[in-house]
Amino acid sequence: MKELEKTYCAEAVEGARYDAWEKAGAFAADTGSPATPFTIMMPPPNVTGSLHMGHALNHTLQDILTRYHRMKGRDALWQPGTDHAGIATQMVVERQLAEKGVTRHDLGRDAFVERVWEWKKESGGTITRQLRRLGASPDWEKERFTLDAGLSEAVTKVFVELHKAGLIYRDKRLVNWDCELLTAISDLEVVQKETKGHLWHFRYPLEDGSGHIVVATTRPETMFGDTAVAVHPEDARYQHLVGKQVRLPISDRLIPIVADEHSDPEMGSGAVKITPAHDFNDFEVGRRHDLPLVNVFDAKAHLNENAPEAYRGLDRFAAREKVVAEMESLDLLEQVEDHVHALPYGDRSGAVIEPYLTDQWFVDANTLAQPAIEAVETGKTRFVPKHWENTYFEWMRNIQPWCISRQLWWGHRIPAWYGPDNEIFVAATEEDAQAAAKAHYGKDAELTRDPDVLDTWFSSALWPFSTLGWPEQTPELQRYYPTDVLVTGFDIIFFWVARMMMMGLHFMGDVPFRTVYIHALVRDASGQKMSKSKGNIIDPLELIDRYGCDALRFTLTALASPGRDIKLSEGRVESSRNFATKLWNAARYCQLAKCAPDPDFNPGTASLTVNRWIIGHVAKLAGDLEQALAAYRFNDVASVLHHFVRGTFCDWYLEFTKPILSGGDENATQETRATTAWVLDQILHLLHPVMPFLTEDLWQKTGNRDEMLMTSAWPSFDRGLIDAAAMEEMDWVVRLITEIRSIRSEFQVPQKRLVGVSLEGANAATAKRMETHDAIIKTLAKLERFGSAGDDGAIPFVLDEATGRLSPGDAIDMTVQKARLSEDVRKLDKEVEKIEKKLGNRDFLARAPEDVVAEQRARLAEAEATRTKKQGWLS
RNA sequence: GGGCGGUUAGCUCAGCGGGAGAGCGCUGCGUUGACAUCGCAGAGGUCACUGGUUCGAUCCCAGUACCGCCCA
Repeated sequence: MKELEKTYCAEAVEGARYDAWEKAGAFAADTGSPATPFTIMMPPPNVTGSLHMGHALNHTLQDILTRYHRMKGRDALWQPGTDHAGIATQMVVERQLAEKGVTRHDLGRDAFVERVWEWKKESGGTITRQLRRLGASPDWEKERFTLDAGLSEAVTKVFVELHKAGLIYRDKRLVNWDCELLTAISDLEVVQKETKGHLWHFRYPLEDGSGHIVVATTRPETMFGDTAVAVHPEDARYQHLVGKQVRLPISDRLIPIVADEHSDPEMGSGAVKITPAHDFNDFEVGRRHDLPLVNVFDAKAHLNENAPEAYRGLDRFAAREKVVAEMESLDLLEQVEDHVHALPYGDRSGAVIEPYLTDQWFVDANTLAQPAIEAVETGKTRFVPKHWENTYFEWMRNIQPWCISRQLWWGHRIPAWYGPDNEIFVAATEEDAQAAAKAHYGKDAELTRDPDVLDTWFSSALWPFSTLGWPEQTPELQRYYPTDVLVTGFDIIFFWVARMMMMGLHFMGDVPFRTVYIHALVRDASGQKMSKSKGNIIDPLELIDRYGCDALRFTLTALASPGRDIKLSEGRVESSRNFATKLWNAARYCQLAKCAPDPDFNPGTASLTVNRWIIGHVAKLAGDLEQALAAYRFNDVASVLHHFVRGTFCDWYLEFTKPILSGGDENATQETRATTAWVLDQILHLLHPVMPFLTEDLWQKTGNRDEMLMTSAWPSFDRGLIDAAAMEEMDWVVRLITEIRSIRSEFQVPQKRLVGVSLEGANAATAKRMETHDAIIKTLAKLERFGSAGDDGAIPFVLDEATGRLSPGDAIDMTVQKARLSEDVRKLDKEVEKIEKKLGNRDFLARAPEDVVAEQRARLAEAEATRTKKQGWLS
């Protein structure tokens, strides 16, 4: 066995280890396996995207779960893949074209789509390569893409079937229209932003010449589409006007004054113009009062033929200025107020979104939502942390029709054809559509396919079953659906989780996943959301380059506590790297100390207390770890591992055993070597899901292994290995050593100087411990003498029933001595007082559980005894 | 306006009915063998505020303040 280098070099290890795993097929699920499956669907990243910190967190957590369950013997399938990200990807390619002064329309649809495929070919591997650098272990052989043939077939089938069931329909409604991208988008793709604007108060003259009514508006340019003025039915100021007509300025049309609760008497003048074709609320008002819809914009939000001649072709913002100017010149502008209001922006383009009246395809989300709501209510799917269920319910119970058509070219083309009279034929193929048309018209008809594509989330919604082969009844589909857990961020509960629930229940008859684990957002060190514009992006790959993949993974795991966002700082990653180095050096020490794995070693038969102690701690660690994993408490996962490795193993056990290994007792040495190597092996197993590279590397380098750590079995431990007596005994040793070290430090005894310590008044058990651990205590506390003979001039201390005395081999600083003891006595006084008060309370004695009372009595007795001793030394 | 989350050591955060914890930072001491990417010791906290429940509240409940997010 080659000697380990001085530090762990992540860079030299990661690539090779990953390749070895992948080459060995270690990531692959086994459909024929008798083992119970464990399935996770990877949330498909954008195919042309690149890894950001959110991905790093998300995939680290999934990988931990996958590696853990794989080692536990489950047939683990982590299903990877990417999505085509319609708008985002199309925008990237259009931007590339724009640099050459070309538009997609210059190219034409087929050539453009070809270009996007080329771009996908070029950049499509980026993110999956980056996921490999993160150590992710999905079954890459099964990688899918939302535009793959099989998945596209699933999309078509779902569309056709939902249409047949009346759950997808074509409708003319107001949609959110992105006038830069020239496509409809869904409610979810709109972000509301507080924006400074104005409230213009216009006078609309009454038709009968009896005056005017003042309407307040933030959008003067839509006035050409006004078809009413609304006032609140109970607004006394306006009741006499309801039913009258006003003459719409500039357009010179007559429109009615209607009473509608939508009008807010507090807002502006209390009267509001109604433009049903350009505002969602007005649309509803228009419906209630049977008002006409007058659309005054074209697709680019330029004024159309419904506007007066002078305005046609003007951009909406230019038109606004012109309207205001004209109203002013007509002396119809009453006042202008500054006004802050929420404006809708497209999340991709950043353009102000226009409510726009168009024909689009919609999913009847309300109907599909009902079983999806029920599934969470009844616990068929549970959210972790649970409070996210509220978010889910809230949205699902108020769900709106889902607009799924997009005026894009990159995506799944809608399987709908139109006859010459605009009759719609929805079918899986053109042939089927033709056949349907023939049946309808009684003869062949010329059909035109709908030019639009589907929302990317429509195909993502099918991901949990389309990736497994649906609509084919594949073995994978039968075996891995429903999946065990979905790991994702709260920002896509609506976009994705909810929609998978709807589609999964509808088409598979069961929920797509049993558990949804929602993790936090990764922010920068000061809590700011990372964004390109702020320039505060931390690149996970840079951190991996600098500190190693495992350090990043460990950091993210340690910070992933439920219900709180993650503020990531580089210092935290550095300290994780240090932790990796620490373990590396511990392993290096084990190697130098000839602690090689012994296949015959049985932890149950270890005889030395110190070995039984560490073995018990390993068993306890494994239990705590599994509990944390089962509860998705990733921060606890990191914390129990860290505490054991650094605290228990490195700081204590490896130090305890040094005197044994250098002592002459052959049996003790042999058992201790075997125990040490065994503990290290257990650490490597237990830590592997979080730090796969380091642990695999150490595994390979510290023994002659016949299998990879990654595919080896997760250890299980008999609870009987936890030896309470050994725990208590070693705890005593730890407390003794700590006390002595503390005194040495306070009295500034030089570290090299060996001192003497005696323990008087020790009971039989303590005396035995003193004897058993004599060498350990002498070494770790740097003692030359350790016994029961007292020394009156020495520094006293208390350890349980015994009195210790430390002879520093030098004059004792009585100032320190006095300060130390009186501080202790002061603290003990407070302690005694507190407990006495508690025990003096009759209600406490009557109502508190017996063991609590007993514990308080014991604490009081001990505090009093210690205080008496220290008080005595003071005087 | 409605909902959710947060407020604990200088910083970042655990804990969540009976003795306040970790990491980083800070202070002191310490390098000839696993590790200075380190060790040992230490300082540092009316657990936001006000009430309530309870024998007992950092923890449960209600309200207040401030911060953050989501939905109107």
